[in-house]
Amino acid sequence: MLVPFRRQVIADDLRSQITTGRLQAGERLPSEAQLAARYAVSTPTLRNALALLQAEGLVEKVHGKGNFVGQQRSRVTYLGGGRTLFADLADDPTQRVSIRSSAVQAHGPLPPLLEVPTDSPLMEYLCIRHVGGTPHSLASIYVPQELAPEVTPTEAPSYAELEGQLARCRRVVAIRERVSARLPSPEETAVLRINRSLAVLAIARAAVDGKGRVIAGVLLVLPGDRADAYFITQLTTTGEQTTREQRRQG
Amino acid sequence: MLVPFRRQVIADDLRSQITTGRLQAGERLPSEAQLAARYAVSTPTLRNALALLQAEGLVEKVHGKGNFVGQQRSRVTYLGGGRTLFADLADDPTQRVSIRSSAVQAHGPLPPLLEVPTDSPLMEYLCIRHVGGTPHSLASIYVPQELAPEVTPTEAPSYAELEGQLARCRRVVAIRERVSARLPSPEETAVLRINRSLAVLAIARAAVDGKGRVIAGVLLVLPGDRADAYFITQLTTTGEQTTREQRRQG
DNA sequence: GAGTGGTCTAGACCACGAG
DNA sequence: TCGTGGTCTAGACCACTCA
Repeated sequence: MLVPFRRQVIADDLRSQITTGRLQAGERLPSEAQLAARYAVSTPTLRNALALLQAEGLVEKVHGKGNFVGQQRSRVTYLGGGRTLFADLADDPTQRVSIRSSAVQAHGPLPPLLEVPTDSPLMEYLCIRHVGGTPHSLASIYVPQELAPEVTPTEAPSYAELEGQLARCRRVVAIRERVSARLPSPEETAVLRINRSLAVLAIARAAVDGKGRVIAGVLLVLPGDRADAYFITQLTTTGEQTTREQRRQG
Repeated sequence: MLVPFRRQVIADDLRSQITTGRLQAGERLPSEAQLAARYAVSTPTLRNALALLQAEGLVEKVHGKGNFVGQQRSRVTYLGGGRTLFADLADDPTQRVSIRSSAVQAHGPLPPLLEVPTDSPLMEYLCIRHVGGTPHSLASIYVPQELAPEVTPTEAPSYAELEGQLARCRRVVAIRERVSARLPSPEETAVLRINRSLAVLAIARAAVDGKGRVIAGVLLVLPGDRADAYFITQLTTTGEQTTREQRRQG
């Protein structure tokens, strides 16, 4: 960074105004044209500066309305290795999970995740988590139809009912989770109403039963400005093999 | 996505050329000016298209040389919950880890991670993992000086020596890891030679001893196009409390 | 319809890499 | 020196929101 990029200078200035409280949470920023004039830069440069802040969750852009200081979103923590996807759901009455179910065929990342052949029949449950009325994160649950025929209702269940059905149909003895960082797909930007420059945490999660079969797979998408994942591992040594125990946070 | 953005159309076309093999791995793309002329768009629009592909790891930009088809970087898997940071280091002779040590004071995310007061003295070990001669990922190891006085050599140790010193000085019984997705800082883009639009996986890792003290903290930065994190959890139920065992991948 | 952000243009100038 | 990518300009046009 030999050159002090204008967008960085502008972003630093606006960031300090936000963190020091001179710009209150939820407050609307001046229009991009006004800000561009104030900093004596072109609109693309100012927009690049705002994109930096938006990627940090400090600024939220609303098409046709303006730029707003981020609502200091309470970060939601996804607890890894658990039996449930939304461990903290019951704590907050403003949260709800909408579900849309459909029959699909295994494609893309699903065959290796579920260890099923390509195009094998699956039930898909597209879960959208809402916090305070706005979309928060996505979870696509996939269940092989031959492994869980009882989890194929014609009516979409509530999320709690779906969790119960999944828990009953077979015993989960292991969870495998692959975590990666990427930018959202255009569909994810539309559904989650996030900017394409906001990194997301993508978690591919497989629940394994006692026979080593994957009985359910989940593709989680957590926007990086409002969620992270937490893993706790208890270590114990038993000879050559390393065994780990993990205890739920108190 | 009502409008088929030109950058998306261009990115889709180039992506298909890469995935179908018409553009070979490592091959140099035509210059941005040539590509802009071919697709009849302006240079910023073409660069936006390339940025999409770069964020997917399909294209690598080299200042002054050109754009190249991604070397199909073998994704490195960070194994969560382990005693070592680089579990797969010994497998690949082209990999090495450079270390630069210095004494610092706890700041930023370090006090809550290490559970120490702000400005308390720490030893910092800035580890840069190289694969095939190019930077791959970052790991900043922090050790409270009063908890590990023996880990303060004047000479920077090798990474293996550092691991050994950390393992000897106190017994680690638990690992806590917080995983988040974000865009890289300007410093990280410079050190890792990545584009600012490439999402990174940021892992804050704390190693806890038998008395609940954090004896070492690590801030990991893994570029999203070449690394992800993997967690395996074995589940066993013991009454009300949920206990999990985790076993190393075979 | 007025104001806003979203996308794109057709250049300019600078920094980097190789000959 | 030359070609390359990196940054930025000063607009244009469209889509969205709200009065």
